[in-house]
Parts: sequence; C-alpha cells; structure tokens
Amino acid sequence: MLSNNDGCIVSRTDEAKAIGVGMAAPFYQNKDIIEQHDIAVFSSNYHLYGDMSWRVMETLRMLMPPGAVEVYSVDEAFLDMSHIPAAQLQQKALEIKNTVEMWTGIKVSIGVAPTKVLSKVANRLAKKHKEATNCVLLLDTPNKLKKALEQTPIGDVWGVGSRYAYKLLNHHGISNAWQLQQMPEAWAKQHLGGVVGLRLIKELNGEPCIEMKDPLEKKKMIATTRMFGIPVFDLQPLKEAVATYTARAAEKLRRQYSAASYIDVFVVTNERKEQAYTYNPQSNHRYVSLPNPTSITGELIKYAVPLVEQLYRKGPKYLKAGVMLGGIVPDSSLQGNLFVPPQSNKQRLLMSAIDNINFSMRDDVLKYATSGTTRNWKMRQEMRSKRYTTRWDELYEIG
DNA sequence: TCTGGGGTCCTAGGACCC
DNA sequence: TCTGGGGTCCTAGGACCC
Repeated sequence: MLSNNDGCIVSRTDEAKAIGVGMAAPFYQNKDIIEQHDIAVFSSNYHLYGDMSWRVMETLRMLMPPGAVEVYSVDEAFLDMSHIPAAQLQQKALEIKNTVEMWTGIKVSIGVAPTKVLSKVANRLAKKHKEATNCVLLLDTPNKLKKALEQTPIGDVWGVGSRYAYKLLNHHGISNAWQLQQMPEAWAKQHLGGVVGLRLIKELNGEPCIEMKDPLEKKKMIATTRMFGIPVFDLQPLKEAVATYTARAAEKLRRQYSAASYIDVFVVTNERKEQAYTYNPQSNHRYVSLPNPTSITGELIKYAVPLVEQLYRKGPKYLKAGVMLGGIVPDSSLQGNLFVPPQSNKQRLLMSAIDNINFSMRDDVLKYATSGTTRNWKMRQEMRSKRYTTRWDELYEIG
C-alpha cells in the first residue's frame, strides 16, 4: 500500500516482505520487483481505512468498560485491562481478538503486559509468530518477559527511533531490549533524551509511566499539508492549494470546537543546486498571529493567502505546501460572543451548515472560490481501491 | 574592578510515533 | 521524473520580570 501521492510504500503483506519489497521505500524504485511478482498495489484510501478503523474501535469499546480504550492510531489501540483478574487475561484477549474478526473481518493481534512499552513488545511477537501464539501473547512471568525482550531488536522498541538505535548499538553495544532494560535509570536519563529515556527504562522494567490518554483531549496543533500531484511553478495554483488546505484545517478545528490564534504557511521547493535533478527540498515558512482566535474558514484564508504571496518567488519548482494552525483555544463564538461583531457569530453558524453539507454529501461540495475549480495540482491516487463502506456508488458488487 | 537569583513565557529544533 | 501526512513531547536558550 502506498502513501499519499503514490509516493512511498507504507505497508506490505507478509508475502511482499518476504520477496524483499522495502518499507518506506519510494514506489518507483520498487516497480520492477512489483511487476515481476504481480504484486497488488493500492493508493491511500482514507475513507475506507477510516471507516474500517472506526468499526474495529467501536467493537473494542463495546467489549470494554467506558474509558478503557485509547485509540492510538488508525490501526492500534491500548486497552486498560487492569479490572480483569490475571487468570482470565488470556481468555479475555482471545475473546476480543475473535469478536473483532467476526464483526469486522479484520485480524488483529494482542499483546498483554504491565506497561504500554511492554505490551508493544508482546504485540510485535504475537504478530510475528502467528501460529505459535494465535495472535495473542501475554508477558506475565519474568521468564517470558526476559525471552521476549531478548528477541526484540533495539530499534523495534517503542520510543527508540533510528537515531537512538544507531547510538545504542554503536556507542554502547546494546542490540536488544533486554540489554537496554538492564541499564541504570541515570544512564538512560543522560543518553536517551532526559526524562524520556528515564520513562522508557521504567516502562521496560514493568513500571507504568505512560498514562492512558483521555479521548476528549484536543489537538494542540492542526496541520494540513500535501505534496502536489504535478510540479507547480506559479503563484495562482499555490494560492489555491493553501486556501484548500486552510479550509481543511479549519474543518478539523471546528470538529473539536476550537479556534486558532496563529497560522503558519509553508512551501517546499526543489531548488536545483549545482548538481541538477537531485532531490533537494527546501522549506520556507511564515506565520501571523490573528487579532482574534477564529475557526471561520474565510477569516483564516484571508490571513493565509498573503503569507503565501510573501513566500512566493518566481523560478523554483514547488513540490508541496502546508498550513498549520496553532495557539488552539476553545471556540468562544459557539455560545455567541459578546466581544466580537454579531457578524462573526453568524459566520460560525454558516460554517456549521457547510460542514454538515460537506460531511453528508461528499467532501468539498461547498468550497471557497480561492480554492480553485480545476485543481490539477491535487495528489495522485492512481490505484485507489473503492470506498466500499462510505459511498453508495462504490458498494461492493456480487456478480 | 566589581555585575544576583529566581522565575515565567516563548520559540526553535530535535527526537519520537504511526 | 517520480521520496506521505499529521501529530506529540522535551530541551535549550533568549527575553523579560521583580
């Protein structure tokens, strides 16, 4: 499966992994091997994945007490199982796994352990040894834990990225999670980013330090950024793109009942340096503080477009643009705000109406003229599967 | 010649995650 | 010719305050 714009490979079946299709590798570099083995390729399809993800998460929420499910990403969740007696954990995990598969068709694997970091270790092994574990693995004895940690390469530990993995291996001779777990806390604090490293060591030792997150927490930053489907050289399409992204970001803002206090616009160019044709992205950004926090699309566009005008120079090829909203505060216009002109309060109602229409009909049925009408810079999704579960006209058909 | 201590807030940048 | 998008947390350092 590919990232946006059909750029990178971001997920692979076990079979594709075995053949040697690289992770996060550029798609075009793997075209030969993909054609050779007739591997199926799919563009990103957020409607389908988002909907299936929601079905899986709903299933989990139905099987657990309120507040015990933390959705961590589109395909991952943490479950607080502290209310379940130790002797029943295995059975409960199996029940969850089977129910999810029965109700959604999605196969999941489950790792059970005292901390989040350890449950990720367990989950990875459950998935890796499907036959032996039946996709469920408990780390409930010191022995099992030691074995599991020994089998976990350092770079596969949650919280150890490529930088730390390199450093740990080459400067400290640490190659697996067990060796890391043995290191003193003071050492971790010094070499692995301060309190972050300290937490990691504690979690590896079974002491929970990473809390379950409240699902009602609001985002502190909201961004919409895209690569262009085709190279862009002119100001006009750049302005259209930034207006479009601003509208999307504003939608996300309103969905969590927030307003933004500043807006940051950036563009990425491929400056050709001395060696022609090399990929050499350069990012430039500019931001402005808003006189009043707002969630009104038109207001935000009014501030965003001048920023892109300031950033634009004729010449370079533009690969990408983006909008970031920050200084997120509760949206006071929701209750009707005495301190802004009545016009703004009406605007907020208009926004709600537009959001409802765009949500129930189809994305972007209603949009701002600044966003452009042809929009041929939009991203490529040439191999997108159908949106089976969210579009009537793309329903699965049985012959 | 000498130049405090303690605190807050903000931004930039680096690391990480999926 | 072609390399994603959207986040989080932490630290350092500067500006400013009394």
